[in-house]
Amino acid sequence: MVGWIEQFPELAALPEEHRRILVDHAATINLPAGTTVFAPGRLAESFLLLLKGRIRVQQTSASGREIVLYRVGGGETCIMTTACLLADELYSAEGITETDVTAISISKEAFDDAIARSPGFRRLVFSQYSHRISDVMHVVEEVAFERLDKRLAARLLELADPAGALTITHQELASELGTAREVVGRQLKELERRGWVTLSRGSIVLTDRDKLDCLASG
Amino acid sequence: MVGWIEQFPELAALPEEHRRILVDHAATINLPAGTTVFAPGRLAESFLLLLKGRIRVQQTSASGREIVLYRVGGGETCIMTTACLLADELYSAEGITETDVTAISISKEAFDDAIARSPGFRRLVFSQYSHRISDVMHVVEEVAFERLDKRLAARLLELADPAGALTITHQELASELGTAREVVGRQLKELERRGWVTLSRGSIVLTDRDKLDCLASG
DNA sequence: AAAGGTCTGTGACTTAGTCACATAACAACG
DNA sequence: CGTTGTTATGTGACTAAGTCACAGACCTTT
Repeated sequence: MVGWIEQFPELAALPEEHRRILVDHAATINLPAGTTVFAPGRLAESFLLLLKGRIRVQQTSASGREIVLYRVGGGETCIMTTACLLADELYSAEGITETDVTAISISKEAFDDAIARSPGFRRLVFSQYSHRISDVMHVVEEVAFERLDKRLAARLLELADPAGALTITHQELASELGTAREVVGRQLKELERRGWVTLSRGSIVLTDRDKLDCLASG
Repeated sequence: MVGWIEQFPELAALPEEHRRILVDHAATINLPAGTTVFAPGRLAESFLLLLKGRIRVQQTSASGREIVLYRVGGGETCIMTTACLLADELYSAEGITETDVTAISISKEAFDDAIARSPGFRRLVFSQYSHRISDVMHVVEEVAFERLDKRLAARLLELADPAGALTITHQELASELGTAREVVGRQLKELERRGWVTLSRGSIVLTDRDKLDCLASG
């Protein structure tokens, strides 16, 4: 647990004095996959620095449809908890661990102290905030203006492993994109018809990534 | 110009010492309606506190369609410039003054200093950040999950003056909602057919706000 | 009164989302 | 090994929304 700070280049570069504020008040926590990190109506109680694993931040509609807003990975901070922390606000989004997660938890007080004293830490936090707003704005752009086949192709490429395979259901893909399962099914059928993917129950293999890439960026 | 700080309850409540940091580095600026406050590719150079007027923050697609993300009004801060300021990041969104605007501009250095020294100022800034993320997430929710007639009704109520009138074109309404002019036109026709609005060139009068409200919140 | 701009209307068409099912693949059990 | 239940996927008919190519209508200016 010593040395976790090295995983955050911006933090590692801080002077010893400021690093100490963080290190002295840090607690390592482990969360199994599927844990709800934050949800509407729940107030956050600490600042989270992700060491390992991935958190998915998504929004759920009244009718039960979902859409993924962004993901937080290792070396990043979960700014939604930060936001709740600092503004005592509630959010409509929820955060769920997609994998087992190891994170550093820093108390509200130590966080506030670090913000006050360390310009470098401020930069880190604001930069992460900016990135997230940027991410969410990008989602708006996609949902409002992009065609579904393009968005689907992009998401498939994003989620596929190096071999081009992904283990995912149509429903899960629909939740990624904020659409309905049937729609994803039909789009996938069309991609299969063109020979760009191979479909089977619970998994998809990308067989022509160039073509998909072309669709995704065209 | 003395006493502008009174317009921001959170700032007015700060101890004299912290208020001085802001006041001593504040400059009043005036922007005519239609000014681009920030845009893709432009770096912000100062922190903005809006005294009077309104800024519209919107996103434009490659094909030229637009969608309004949120508005900044008097007593609020323009956090997009803040974000650019602190993270040296660029955004795809743009901010345009909808009315003549009077704002307080605070230099990057003074802003950073105030963040460092004043817990109250930190709270204000983070709270505004949180609100904006929340706003943008709400737009995602609307665009992805809500029906257009409902969104249109809500927007009409939002933009109408106390008498229920609004001066706006179909194209402008389409840009509010991120859709196409023809679509808005047809939706408005349907509302007119039901007797809930009266249409004329360049303006709309709401004739049954209860019904519209019912549609908007149903 | 003519000209030119802006705003609005329309029909035919494509794309996306909804609903109510049917079918298929898998897993677990006796 | 079949039976049963669960999860995943497929389908057709329908509604909602977006696109495209225009045609008018309204307003201002000269």
